[in-house]
Amino acid sequence: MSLKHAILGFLSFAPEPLTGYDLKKAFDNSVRHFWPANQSQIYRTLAALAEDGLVEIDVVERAERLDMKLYHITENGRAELHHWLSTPLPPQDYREASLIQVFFGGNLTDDELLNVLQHEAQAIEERLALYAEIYTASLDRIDQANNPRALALSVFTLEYGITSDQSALNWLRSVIERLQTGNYSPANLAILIGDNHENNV
Amino acid sequence: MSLKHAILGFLSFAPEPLTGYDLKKAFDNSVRHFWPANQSQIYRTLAALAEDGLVEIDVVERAERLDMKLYHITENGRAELHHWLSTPLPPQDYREASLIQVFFGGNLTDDELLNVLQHEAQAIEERLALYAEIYTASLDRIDQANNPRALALSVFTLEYGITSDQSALNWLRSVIERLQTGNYSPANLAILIGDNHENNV
DNA sequence: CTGTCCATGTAAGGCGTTACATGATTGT
DNA sequence: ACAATCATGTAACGCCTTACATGGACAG
Repeated sequence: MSLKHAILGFLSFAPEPLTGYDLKKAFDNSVRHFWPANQSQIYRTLAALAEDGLVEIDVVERAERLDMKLYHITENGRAELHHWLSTPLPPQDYREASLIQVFFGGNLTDDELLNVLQHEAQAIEERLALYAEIYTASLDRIDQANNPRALALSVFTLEYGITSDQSALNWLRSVIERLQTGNYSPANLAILIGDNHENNV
Repeated sequence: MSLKHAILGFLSFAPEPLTGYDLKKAFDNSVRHFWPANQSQIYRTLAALAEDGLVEIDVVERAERLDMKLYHITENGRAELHHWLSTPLPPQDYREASLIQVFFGGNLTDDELLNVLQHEAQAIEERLALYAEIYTASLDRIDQANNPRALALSVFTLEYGITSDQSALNWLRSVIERLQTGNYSPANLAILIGDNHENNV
């Protein structure tokens, strides 16, 4: 389970023990673009990790309020994390609901389909602008980092988001253009992927 | 719920009513790369669609065996499908577990991380080779199709898979190279995305 | 004095997976 | 004779989401 290991990952780098609340912020500030996690899920997963002995809890009692729980990773937790990080994952399933709309687009007029695609393109453009901003800001911080390799690796995942969004956007624009010109011939279909499949095998 | 609408989509194009079994094959042969569905799920969703009046069932009784059920889409079902297809979707969550491995790669040696990344790259190369094969075969069939637009739209989704895999592969190769050279400087980080964020906004 | 932040959780439901179970027909 | 295909489903579990619920501290 990936969420477990992402939590262990954060705890492995944290100089101080973290609360569930801290972890929620850590997710939102760094890995949300490829692994969103919500609050309930984090608390339940922390409980499961504690039960497995992969994290330990220091309870801070607070009068009149719920106890505050500080989590730190154990040696077993580090071993489990290391094993998971260094083991290739089985193939994952991808789900991309907007492609269902394209696939069954025969039920729509050109205008209806174009409308959906243009909204999709706009959403990606906005996300891309945001990523680009975060990315340039991150580049500045790499110079002064005390562990440039670890920081660079985290920035790499943002690059992944940027390049995959760019590729999705190029694809969308080419679909939009082909719908507008009404040219669905095989020659035109082959344009986008460059007709160079062999180069990638 | 996307699965509901994918099923309605298949039924909307089918000249004859389909069984749950037929639908399972339809998924596996065409949309599995962006919306996999398993058998149990399809049967449960068909029951839910029937309860909502979006599909109707003809029961074929067969001695000694379970009844065979033939599903067809209703007018309400077509209306619901049309509405869903023509409405932009809210932003979807992406989950890409392998990026967790990169993000927390500070816990691994170069060799360990490279091993994981190379496995990942190989899996994508294999998938890409398969997609390319299916894609070229599809191009041949577009000429003779009686509805070239609808067929082209379905092929577009395969293009999406190909271009996004190509982009993921390029990214992986660049990460591998930067790990091997040990050069994580901002200048090198900016190479992959071409440093032209503004062009995409 | 209102809202946001800190910090915790529970409950219920939806979607998806895996495993189990049945039994005729068709192909090798 | 055996396996694959056709065709149906149930059971149980796992992960994630949404909504609900509490309550102090602090800032505007």
